[in-house]
Amino acid sequence: MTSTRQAPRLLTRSAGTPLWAQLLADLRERLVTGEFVDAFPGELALVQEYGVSRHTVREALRHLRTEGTVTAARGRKPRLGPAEIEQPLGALGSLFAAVESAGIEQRSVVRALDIRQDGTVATRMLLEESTPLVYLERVRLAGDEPLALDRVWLPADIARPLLDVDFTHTALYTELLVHCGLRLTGGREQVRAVLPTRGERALLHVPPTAALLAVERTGCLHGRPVEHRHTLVRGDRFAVTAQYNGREIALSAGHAGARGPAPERSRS
Amino acid sequence: MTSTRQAPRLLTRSAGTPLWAQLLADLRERLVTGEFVDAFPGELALVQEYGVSRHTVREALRHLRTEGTVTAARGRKPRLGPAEIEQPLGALGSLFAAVESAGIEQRSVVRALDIRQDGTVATRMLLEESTPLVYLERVRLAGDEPLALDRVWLPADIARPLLDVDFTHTALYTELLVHCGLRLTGGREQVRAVLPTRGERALLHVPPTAALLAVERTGCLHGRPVEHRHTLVRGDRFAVTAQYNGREIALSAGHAGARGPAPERSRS
DNA sequence: GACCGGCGATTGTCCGTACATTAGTCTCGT
DNA sequence: ACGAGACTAATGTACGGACAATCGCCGGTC
Repeated sequence: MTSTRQAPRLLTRSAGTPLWAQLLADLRERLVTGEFVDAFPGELALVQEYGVSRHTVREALRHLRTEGTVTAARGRKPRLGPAEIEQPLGALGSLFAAVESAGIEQRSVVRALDIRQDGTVATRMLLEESTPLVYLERVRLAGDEPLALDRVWLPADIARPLLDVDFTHTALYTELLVHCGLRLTGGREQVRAVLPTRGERALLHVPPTAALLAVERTGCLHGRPVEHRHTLVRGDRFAVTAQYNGREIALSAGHAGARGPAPERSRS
Repeated sequence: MTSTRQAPRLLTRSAGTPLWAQLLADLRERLVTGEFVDAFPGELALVQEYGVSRHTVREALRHLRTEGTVTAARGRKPRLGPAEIEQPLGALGSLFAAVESAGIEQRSVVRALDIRQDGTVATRMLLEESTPLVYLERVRLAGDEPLALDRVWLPADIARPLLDVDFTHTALYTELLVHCGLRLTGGREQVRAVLPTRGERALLHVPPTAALLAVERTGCLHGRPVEHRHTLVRGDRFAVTAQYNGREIALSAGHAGARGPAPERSRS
């Protein structure tokens, strides 16, 4: 008992479950305890601590690493959390990314940027009804055509710096990162079909016979909701697409068939 | 040159890329050639063929296995394709699954089941315009309420057995598996917002002020399109939801807010 | 012909070792 | 004080061996 701990932690060598699985389970337990919040042990440390070979340790760690629970790389100390924090896009983000990559200039008309209270929205973000919220309302233009009506609420205590930002040309997520140090880690999106109100029809320049896609999005930071968004997209020009191979799903968004809803619809 | 081939296939031992990556790339090439359609080599065979250790082979195979490209298990010979063929659900499948799991009885009214030609649909399935297609049109009911109008096209050469099936209570995928031995392995779904035509309004019992979700789906079997589906869902009662954590996306579908589109919409 | 057992093939698990590569740190010299 | 370089620590890559568990097949027996 010279240095660390060398009592082999509870690994039953002749149980039905493989050693690496027991090790993985034990690490999971210790993870939720918060034992590793500031330092995750390296492979060799685990080898000594559990008395198994590095191969076994790596087999267990492989799961945690592909999961994104811990991160490893040559030379670096192991850390918690995924290596590259990818901004979750969802249908909404990929829609604007698609417009961007098509070479179309994007612009926004800011219709409101202030602090409000909204019980309904606050409730959906699991906040007190009276919580002050930063409210941003924009009409997003692709080229000259209105593309979407975008409304965002964020808790004022973290998003207050955004009040001074000019949102006509920048994306919210960029500003959120720059001014508030926030980077969303997850979220939830719900897509519905709705009819525009008269005011929305005017804002989006849509004919009265058009349907809209209503995307309601809640962005989360480590599970805590920090953004609620309600976006109306011209459903006649854009669509949400999901592509899957039985194992993975990829969301994207882009032009809906430009030739109208669908040729075969006229038949019934 | 006694048995198999023992010329070490082109693995540059001092290239920048790891050995297992080269091996993986080479296997991928040989896979698309169709070389392994009826037999994928075992680990030891690859060890001999490429002249690397089993560890390296396993590292390369690990990717193909987690991908689902090949399947391995103790005792069994390695095979192509994923171990358990999961029926890809997408928004559509999960919608009906959600209704089912809510304990609501599902029923369908079959409006058409025959063989047709449709150039537009055939083109989208990458088939000849004149290809005969099995056509199935149903109104799907959840309880007593119409839920969706569902139109499916399948190539007649593989789907002809379906002409004798009674589709009022069974799911298409079940029958496709039972009668045709087909199980979809991937697909693509596109969701748009549309307005119903008068006929569709009557079929679905929707008020003239409602918008619909138009889901267009192409189901694939090993990359080849074998199903084209066009479904109109009452958008006032159901929505598509995507939940993601930056790494994985989960699609689901269910009731849209029953209290109307969204409370905050009335404000603008 | 049907059932049962043995046997080989194949992958899963586990151990050991060695060296390469990289990031961060620490020291040393200027 | 500051920069360059050496050093350490950590993972990545790659090799080797051994045994266990399982499936499928073949054959023998009843």
